[in-house]
Formats: sequence, structure tokens, C-alpha cells
Amino acid sequence: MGVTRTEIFTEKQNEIAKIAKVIGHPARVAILQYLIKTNSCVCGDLVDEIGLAQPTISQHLKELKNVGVIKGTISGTSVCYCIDTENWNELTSGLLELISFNVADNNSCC
Amino acid sequence: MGVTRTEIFTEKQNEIAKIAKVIGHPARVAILQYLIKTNSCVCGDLVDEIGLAQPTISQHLKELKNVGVIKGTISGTSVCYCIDTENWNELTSGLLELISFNVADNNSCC
DNA sequence: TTTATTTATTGCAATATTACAATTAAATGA
DNA sequence: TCATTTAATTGTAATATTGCAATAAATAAA
Repeated sequence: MGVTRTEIFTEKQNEIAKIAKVIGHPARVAILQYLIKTNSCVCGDLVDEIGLAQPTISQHLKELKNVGVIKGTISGTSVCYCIDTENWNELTSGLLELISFNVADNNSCC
Repeated sequence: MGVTRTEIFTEKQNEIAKIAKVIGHPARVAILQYLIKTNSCVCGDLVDEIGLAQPTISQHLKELKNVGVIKGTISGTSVCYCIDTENWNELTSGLLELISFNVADNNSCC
């Protein structure tokens, strides 16, 4: 008990939940926004940009990387992170479909 | 420690995270999909539809209601739930904007 | 080699989430 | 009124998440 019962849901439902979950923390939203805004790779300045300790940022980056939404390449002593544009569309498509449904088509009867 | 430091993020970042977080569980994805699919109000059959116990479903419904994404009206001994179409667009706009950014505009340098 | 620099990992404490049994609450029908 | 139905609440156990100090690892520069 206490653990999400993924086995009773469809693969698609689990995938949507997975991407939504990783976006479901303001630090990770901030990281994604920053990576998109700078439109290029960012190394350690995420720690300065966001006001969290370096290990905490590192942990959030790891989660984003595990889902596949960002990637990082080592460049000297620093690591260069950026949006994984190859995966982005496929990862977000299910969530996009869910939230962009046309509310006008819905007769909310209550 | 252990608690999300919402105060260091912008209101928008917290809002995006909040809606993403509530979608970040397959049971709540399933509930939303079912409410959208049936295109009308749903009462207690969510417990049958999804394979979780009644208190668990009730708890997930409460979280969705707290965020404002669904609403419920009492109808006899049962409760009629549906998507809150008035709130939907505003609640999801930030998340929609974030995930629908054009990857072609991004020069992922790593 | 030694010293910075930068990031990852480990370990831990505090808190949050998930799930369900048991119970309560509220409304309907007999 | 009393039983039935349906959903919410309470309490609890298991697990996950968040955050950071301390440390380790890896590379670059002196």
C-alpha cells in the first residue's frame, strides 16, 4: 500500500502521468523555461538562476533526464544541458492532447 | 527541508507545476479522460471504471476539485462530477504554452 | 602533482503521497 | 422511523519526494 498501482492503467495513461509529474514541480518548470528561453545549452548557472542548492538542482536535472525531456553532455568540468528536442514532441503529445481538448464540445451538465 | 520552496518561484511557475502535478497520477488522468469521453456528468461509476477502492477515488476527485479542474454537484445520494469548463482553459494555459513550444526554434547544441 | 572548479552521489531529516479498511454523513425509499 | 445506497472522512501503513550538508569524482589549470 502507498505505491501507485500503475499496472491497472493503460500505458498511455501512465505516460501522460509520468511527463506531467516531472513538470509538476516549480523548480523543474523553471529549469525547462530557462533552457527554452536561453535557446541553447546551460551549464552550472541554473544553480544561480534558481535559488536552490547545487545538489537539489542536480537531482531535479536527473529526474528530467530520466524522463528524457532534457539531455546533458560533459564539456570540461561543467555539463551542458538542453531540451532533448528529438524526444520532446513524442513525450508531450499525450499530455498536450489531454489538456487541449475543446471545452466547447463538452456539455458540462452540472 | 522536505517541503517545496514555492516562495522562490514565480506565481506562474507555481501554477504550471500545480496543474501538472494534479495530472501527474494515472488515476487522475483516467478520471479526466473518462469525464471528457462521456461528455457528460459521471457519478459513482468511476469506482467501477477505474480499479481503485472508493475512498481512493474520492481522494483523487477531491484533489482535482481543489485545483478547480472538475466540479461536482449532489444529485440524490450520488454526486455528479464533470470537467469545470469555465476554469479549464485558464488553468491549463500556462502548461499548454510550456509544452507546445516549437522545438524547431531550438538549437539544441548538445 | 597540486589546486581549483564543477557536478554527481550519499545520507539523512522533514514532509507529502498513495492506498485502503473502517466509519460517518447524507439522502432516498420502504 | 428504519434500512439502503452512495460518497466523504478518518486513521493508518507503506512509500515517495524534497532539500541540503558532506563528500566524492572528474576535469582543467597552475
